[in-house]
Amino acid sequence: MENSTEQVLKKHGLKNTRQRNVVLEEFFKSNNALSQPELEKRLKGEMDRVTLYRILSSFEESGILHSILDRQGTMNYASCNASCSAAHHHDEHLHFNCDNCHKIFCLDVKIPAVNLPAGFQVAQLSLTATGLCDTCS
Amino acid sequence: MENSTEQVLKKHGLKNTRQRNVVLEEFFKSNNALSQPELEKRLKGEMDRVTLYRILSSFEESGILHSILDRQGTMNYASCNASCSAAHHHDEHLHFNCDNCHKIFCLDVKIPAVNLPAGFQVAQLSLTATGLCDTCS
DNA sequence: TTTTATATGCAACTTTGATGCGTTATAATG
DNA sequence: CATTATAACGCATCAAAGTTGCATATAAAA
Repeated sequence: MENSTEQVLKKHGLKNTRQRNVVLEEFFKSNNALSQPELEKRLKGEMDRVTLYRILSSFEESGILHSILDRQGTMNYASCNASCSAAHHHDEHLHFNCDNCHKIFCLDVKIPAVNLPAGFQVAQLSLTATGLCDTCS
Repeated sequence: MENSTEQVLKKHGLKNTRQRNVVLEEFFKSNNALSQPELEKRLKGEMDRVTLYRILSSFEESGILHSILDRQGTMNYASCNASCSAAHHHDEHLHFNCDNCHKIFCLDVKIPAVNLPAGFQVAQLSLTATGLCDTCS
């Protein structure tokens, strides 16, 4: 009998390894984005540091996770919604950085359209807010 | 007779040093944001790497520059407009990252207001676009 | 069960950034 | 103009984040 992390890997055509399942578990357990340093801390002993980096980028490429850079410049990862694919990430929602607990939340807020000066062609828009999250405020 | 970089330093209460004038020159010559690595390359030989870091943060603190993190996670700096101060940066405009030349432009586009879920208090909003700039498109 | 391709672990390296400390230079004062 | 206190600078050192090459281990297919 297969558990859900194995199903996700299979669905995205990724080999079913112990390390990948362990990483995926962490995202299933969490309701907010996880930073690379936080993941590294949690998974110390479970796998090599390099393996974690490689798993995170392969998950991003195959549309399991999307990456978010917080304002300190550290990489964070969050689960993609069902419509994400390798070709295109649908992460055009607002990313909220809490100034207190430093967690990052993907909020279901559409990014409004903007008018750019002539000659500028927009490929992607990203909107980030800082402040206090619902538990910290 | 004083040149303009010296005037800027004086206005912001910073000591008038050769190194600070050299850094400020670079921003006067450029019409887009400059990344830390780019600055380091241009000023190699002019000053120590650490000095550049310290100058950039002191310029940011005193409201001469504001910092922008690009999507690769590298720090970029751009001139502030006149209303910036140590206490508060008025950099609530759109930052445009060109996918081709990788330059960053501060565009005069106001960030539209958004409705957040209950409990989330916004302190700052930042809007970033990627795509092709006016010279690359 | 064997084979083959992929994933992992390890070592080494690069880049970005920070810190402590002795030395130099600015700018205020006599 | 000379003196001096303070702030800035340069150098050495260190840490964190991320990358690369290669040998070994392990899924999954034959």
